[in-house]
Amino acid sequence: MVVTVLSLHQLTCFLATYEQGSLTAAAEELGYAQPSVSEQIRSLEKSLGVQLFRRVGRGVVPTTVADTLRPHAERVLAAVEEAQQSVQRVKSLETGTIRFGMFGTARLYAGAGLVADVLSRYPGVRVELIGQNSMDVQEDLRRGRLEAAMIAVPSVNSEGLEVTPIARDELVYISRDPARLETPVTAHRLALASLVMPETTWRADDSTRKVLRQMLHETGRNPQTRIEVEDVETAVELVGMGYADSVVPKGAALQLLPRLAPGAGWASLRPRQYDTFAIVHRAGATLSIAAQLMIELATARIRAIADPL
Amino acid sequence: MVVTVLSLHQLTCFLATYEQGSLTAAAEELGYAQPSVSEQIRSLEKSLGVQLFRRVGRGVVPTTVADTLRPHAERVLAAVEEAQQSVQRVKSLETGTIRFGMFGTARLYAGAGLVADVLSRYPGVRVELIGQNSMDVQEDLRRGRLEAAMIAVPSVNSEGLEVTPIARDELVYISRDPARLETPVTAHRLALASLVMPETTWRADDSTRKVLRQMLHETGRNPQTRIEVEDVETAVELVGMGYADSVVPKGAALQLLPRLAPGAGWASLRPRQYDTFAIVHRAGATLSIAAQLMIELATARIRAIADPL
DNA sequence: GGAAACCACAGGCCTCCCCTATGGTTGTGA
DNA sequence: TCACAACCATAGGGGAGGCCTGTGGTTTCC
Repeated sequence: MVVTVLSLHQLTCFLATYEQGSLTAAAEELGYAQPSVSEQIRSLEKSLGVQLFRRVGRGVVPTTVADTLRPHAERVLAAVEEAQQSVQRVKSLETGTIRFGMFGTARLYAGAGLVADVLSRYPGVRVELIGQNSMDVQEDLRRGRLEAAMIAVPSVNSEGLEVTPIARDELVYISRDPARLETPVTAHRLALASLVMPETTWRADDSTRKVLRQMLHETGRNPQTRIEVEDVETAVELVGMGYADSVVPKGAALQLLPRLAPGAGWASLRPRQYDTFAIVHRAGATLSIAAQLMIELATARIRAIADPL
Repeated sequence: MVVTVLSLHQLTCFLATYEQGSLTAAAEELGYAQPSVSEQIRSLEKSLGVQLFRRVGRGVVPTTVADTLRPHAERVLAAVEEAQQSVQRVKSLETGTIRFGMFGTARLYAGAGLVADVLSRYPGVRVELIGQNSMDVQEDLRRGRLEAAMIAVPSVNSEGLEVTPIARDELVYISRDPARLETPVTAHRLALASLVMPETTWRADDSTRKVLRQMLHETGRNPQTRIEVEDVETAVELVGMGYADSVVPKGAALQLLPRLAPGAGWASLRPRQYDTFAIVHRAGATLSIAAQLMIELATARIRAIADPL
């Protein structure tokens, strides 16, 4: 990398001197003493190896080299000013990118509204909602690629992360057969059911599955899935077509059943089970204004749908 | 003027860190110790009021603010680089402006050749030959608008200026009447002559006139002019038309007579009189390379025409 | 000729820069 | 699981540079 031999300070003094035609006037404009500006100009001349001003009795006169340097100096200072302003604009959320982590299901029924909330307040920003699954969101948080996220709690390995639960969402059994929905679904019935479950790739870490495994494990049974798919919409559609039943967060059920499985309904589990949503970020991190905003808005959105904690 | 809160050093460290993804690697690239870069980044973050990097266990990860800042930082450093290079190009005479003072008559028969000399060696430069008359060239020198000049000596008020005579040019009497050219022209004959003289505006300071006044003063006479014009060419043309005679530097006579006054000729004065050409610049000034070049070339040109000193 | 304006220089204080040394944390591999 | 390696933060010190006040020299103007 090229070594920088001049400083912004020197350029500032140079421009002020050029415009004022006097070191004293330049110093006054900049709020310095005259020898300070004099020294800056001298050091600039020395480092460039050229004379920039001819010292005449009254004031100083720029040389042709100074004429050449001037527009470049102005460009440099303008670029610096531009850089500072761009950062300040990002800081005040006039512009810039807001990145927030959110796992699949939550994004499903809060994502669009959340983005709308942000954009209605700060029309200039870019918004990125990152993450298909709780696990890779956690990974992004740990790696520093994400500052904060909303995540499903049972699957959180909280090591090094600060987790703040904000709401819980009941897990409900969905089916097209009304008979299976008349009473709450026990672990026994669940173990016998023919299930379609989403999040195949993350089956080991998916929080809903973890809850179910725990529930069945207490009765000595193993969970069964007849069909494995990736996204909740497909699972719900299959329920609507009668190929299997499923267990999904109640918020997802309420939103998706009318649209994708009009003939199906839902019932609670017995005992009731919950996914817990939490805000997660690196332990000890000081959150940016943007992250605080996203946390506030996402919390409000989720609490409007799920049960606040 | 807006106060600059950031430094080029900080931006350099920022960019290196951004690209390397590591403070240690950035320090190595820049040739600093790791804490130095760490401090620069921290101070930059503090002065901007934003976090630029998230410190994760291994390395650092840029925030979205850093993403925003990066292109601006690159632009600033590129502009600095550009500024430095432009100055160096001027310094090496690849480009830039060379300004040199030269009074009317000398420029008349050395100007074009001098410009050609410069451009053949340094095709990229701009050349400015400044000055109609010795007096305003001196004024420009004193005011610092000119670094150096070639000037006619008798009219030099050398106060504060350093004068180096390099050649002298005889003043000759020109006329269309061959009879007046048979013998050298004495002060007596000069006093009686009907003269056309150039440099009307500068009549009090024109060096040729000063020489003539001195010559006539010694014989108790005053110079007479029948016609006053501004430029030598007009004077010579009038001589060619027979309206008057004139006194001009021999170099000018040799160049202009064939073209503007084919029927006219010249004769020496008695005693012979001379304009002396000298290089002039501010006393104690250190001359730039460009000025040294111009002095060298102008001296060579003038000495080829006038008598070297 | 004197006053005013302006730049250069000197000396001192203080900040900032950069270093080395060291400790804490994270990630990795045996 | 434990030790090692990588990396960043902190502390303390030396040196350079920035900015100040005070002063002298030169030019300009009245």
